[in-house]
Amino acid sequence: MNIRRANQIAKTLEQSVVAGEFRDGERLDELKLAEQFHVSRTPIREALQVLVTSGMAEQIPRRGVFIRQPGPVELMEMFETMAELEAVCVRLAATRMTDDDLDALAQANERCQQAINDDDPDRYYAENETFHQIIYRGSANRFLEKQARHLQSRLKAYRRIQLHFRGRLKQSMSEHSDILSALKAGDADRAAEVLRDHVAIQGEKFHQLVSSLNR
Amino acid sequence: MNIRRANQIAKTLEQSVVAGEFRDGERLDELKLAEQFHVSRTPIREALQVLVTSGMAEQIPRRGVFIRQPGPVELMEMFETMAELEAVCVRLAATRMTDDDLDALAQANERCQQAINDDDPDRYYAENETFHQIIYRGSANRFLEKQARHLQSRLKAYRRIQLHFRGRLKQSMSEHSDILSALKAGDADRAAEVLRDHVAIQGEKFHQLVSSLNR
DNA sequence: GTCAATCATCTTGTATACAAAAACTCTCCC
DNA sequence: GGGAGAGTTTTTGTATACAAGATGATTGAC
Repeated sequence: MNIRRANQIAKTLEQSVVAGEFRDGERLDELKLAEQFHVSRTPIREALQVLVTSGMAEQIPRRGVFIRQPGPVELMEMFETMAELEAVCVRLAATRMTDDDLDALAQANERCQQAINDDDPDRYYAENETFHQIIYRGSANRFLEKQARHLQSRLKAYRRIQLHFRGRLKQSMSEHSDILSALKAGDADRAAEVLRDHVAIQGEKFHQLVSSLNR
Repeated sequence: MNIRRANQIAKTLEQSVVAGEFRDGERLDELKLAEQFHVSRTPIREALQVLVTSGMAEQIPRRGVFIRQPGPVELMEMFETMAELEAVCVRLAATRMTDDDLDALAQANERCQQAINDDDPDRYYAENETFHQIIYRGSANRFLEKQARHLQSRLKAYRRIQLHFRGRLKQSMSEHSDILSALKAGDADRAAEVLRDHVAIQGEKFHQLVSSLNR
């Protein structure tokens, strides 16, 4: 329990940031965090370096480390990048996935549908993540897969927002099925196109929400 | 000069890693580095965290931080990812670039050609980087641009290897011109295809080299 | 001679100490 | 009352100290 405390702290902090527990621009007080985690400032500072390097916080010399939550513009950019990354993954996956992979994908899709039937949004989101991760894995490119997973987790909190739009879930499921059938047919281009739009629409829904809130 | 020494150290170390000054698996000795940089272990350890987080090194608890140079497989994966990322950038750029951007791109291409004429490979590589960066920028997606630049710099050392192949430089230039003309014509698909192959071939050349060395 | 166990040494991880810069406060002046 | 400035308090950045795990060496048993 007392090995590499700093790493655990970094993970915990990352989760807190992703979960939106900090406001944009909020300063991370080393002393407070040290007290909170019952450690000295040293492991806290190492954890903060991790946050800064992974882009979740900004460091201003002699001033401190500040949380950097992406604004609407950056979020749109991140969603667009995610959409393109996923499109790349699925295009590669179309020619590289094994039959077992395809089965696993179909099963994940089934579980998504069941979660909707049971009206269990949390489970839906978990299974939805799995569905996409199977596609990343299907690209047979570990590096690409890692990048995709990283961005996926970074956008996790914002992806839930599409929940607020009536009918989106049903449409999302239908897109999943389209992707699956395109993959089964070996139609890389169609799979890529559907998946790209499937992800990009989340960014657009988010945009709609933000601009409706601003009005 | 004595503000945030740790950051400077991190940058220096990153450059050394990218430049291939460390072997794969080499342990980064905190004491030696501390002595080398004339600081205590504290800023060194913060710098090491940065290396670990950005994936250039691996940390094994209670053992130390070890350089992780990508092997042939991972390098191929990185080149493939880079190729796809660039293809995405140029496809977006095809509809988003301004005329000024296109001019800048044409100029960068000119400078590449001149560097070849002058038989100045270093300058060629610098200008080549600029050429690609203008395309990243042209995607009008700062987040994507950042990702692309990051991967570009990570692959920097390995990209030079294509130099060893006779005629590659000339072909590379011709591909640049193709991309440029496709962009001018607004042909996103062709630009994307040419650029993808343009980058992917570097990975393949690297692969050829490695397997020829293994024989 | 080989292997294992114990002991010494080295290295990491964390805590604490201290210097310097930034932020804050209080006073003084207008 | 408002603002400038000196002094105080915080807070960051680095150095040092110390505890505990990992490594290596020496010794002893077989």
